[in-house]
Amino acid sequence: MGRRAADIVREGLEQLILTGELADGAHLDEVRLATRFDVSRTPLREALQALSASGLVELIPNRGAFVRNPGIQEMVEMFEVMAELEGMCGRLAARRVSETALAEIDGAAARCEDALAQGDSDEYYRRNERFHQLLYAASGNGFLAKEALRLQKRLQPYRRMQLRVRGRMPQSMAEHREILDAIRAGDATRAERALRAHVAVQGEKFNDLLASLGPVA
Amino acid sequence: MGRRAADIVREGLEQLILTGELADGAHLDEVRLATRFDVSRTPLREALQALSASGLVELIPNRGAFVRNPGIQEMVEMFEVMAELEGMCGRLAARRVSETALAEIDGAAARCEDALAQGDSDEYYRRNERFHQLLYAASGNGFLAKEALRLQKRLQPYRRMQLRVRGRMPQSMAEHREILDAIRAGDATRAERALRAHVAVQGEKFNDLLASLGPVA
DNA sequence: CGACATCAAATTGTATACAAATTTATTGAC
DNA sequence: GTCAATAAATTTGTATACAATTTGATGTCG
Repeated sequence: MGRRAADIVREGLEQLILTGELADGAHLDEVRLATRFDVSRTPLREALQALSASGLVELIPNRGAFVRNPGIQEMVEMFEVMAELEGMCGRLAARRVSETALAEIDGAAARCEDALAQGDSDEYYRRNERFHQLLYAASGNGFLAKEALRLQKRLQPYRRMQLRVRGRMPQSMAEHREILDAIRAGDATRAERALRAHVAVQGEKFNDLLASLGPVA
Repeated sequence: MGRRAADIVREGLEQLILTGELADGAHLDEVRLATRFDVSRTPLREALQALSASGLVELIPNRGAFVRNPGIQEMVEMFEVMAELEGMCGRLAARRVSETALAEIDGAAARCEDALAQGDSDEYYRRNERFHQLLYAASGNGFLAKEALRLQKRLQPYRRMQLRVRGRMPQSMAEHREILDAIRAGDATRAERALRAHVAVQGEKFNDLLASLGPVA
């Protein structure tokens, strides 16, 4: 995958930000971080620019890079947008999905069930992710698929927490079945509504989640 | 705005790609472009990374940058997504817009009318852009607003052509009034539908437009 | 003749050196 | 003591030099 120094640094910085070791608003000193990751400033700057594009860092000309860790407010906003995009994917997929793609999605859902049966939440998370990605592709809109994928990646760390909530995993699975049913039936409206709700619930319940976990890790 | 060499180069490359001087799929040689823009490879690479983030070039590790100019297919897909996002903005704005923001939007629409009355399509384009941006902000979802703005910028060159189509400008203005009415009335459904249609028509009519203009400039 | 290994040229990735800008410290006046 | 102006120091932006990877050619063997 990413054997370039810049990519390794990017992933490392991502971790440092998401774990809170680099607090929101913190100034990112290039030389300090470069020595920390044992690389020169060149790949480090490249990593900062990539993070700026993905929104985790704000880049101010001639002043440097600052951590921009979304608060609850922005996180809810992102889930709201994600719900809309995924709903759109469902709507389009219900109309356009091919027989073979539907079979693939069905298979992905089945693999989610397996993970659920085994109570393996990490594995469920990965297969759930795959399930959604297949839906993006099934929309038949390549640009939409890419945008949805981008947002999914961006929300990844927060989404992951969700499954730890009591009873969320079985509920998620039930929603998957409903989504799959709607698409198989070609019911665009139902598919859109089901997917939108499936995603939106994560944003809406986020406050509860945070309260039950204490301060963000 | 962008006094940094990297920004200047980015804008320059953007132009070269959109005008077709750098054809789709073309390999972008770093040293050649650097000498052309009379800068070193460092800011040039920075520009390439920025363009990669915005989607105009594809960056393949250890192989270089390649022009990725969207064909009609992808352009229609982008308009489809834009229509969804703007529709969402309208839906939310109808519910959440403040009195002062509504007044601002009203003012922007009025300035569009002025430009229309004077038949100044360039000015209309700019004021129309502003009108839409105010709608994004009025959604009350800052993340959505940023995403919509990003896509708007990305579609800018293609959108600009639209207004040259016969009769498009007055029709656009009429749609603005309908949108504004719906939001003022707090009718979320109508606002969403109006905005979605307003944007979607541009994507749908794109084939006609291209046919009437000949090959992409 | 074609497949494959090997080496040279070209191109990308990274490190370091230098220039420009910003921030901080210092000095002097009021 | 506060503020303004200025100079030193820190930090970002750019240029150049070097390393590593890829590409294409050449030659050898089957």
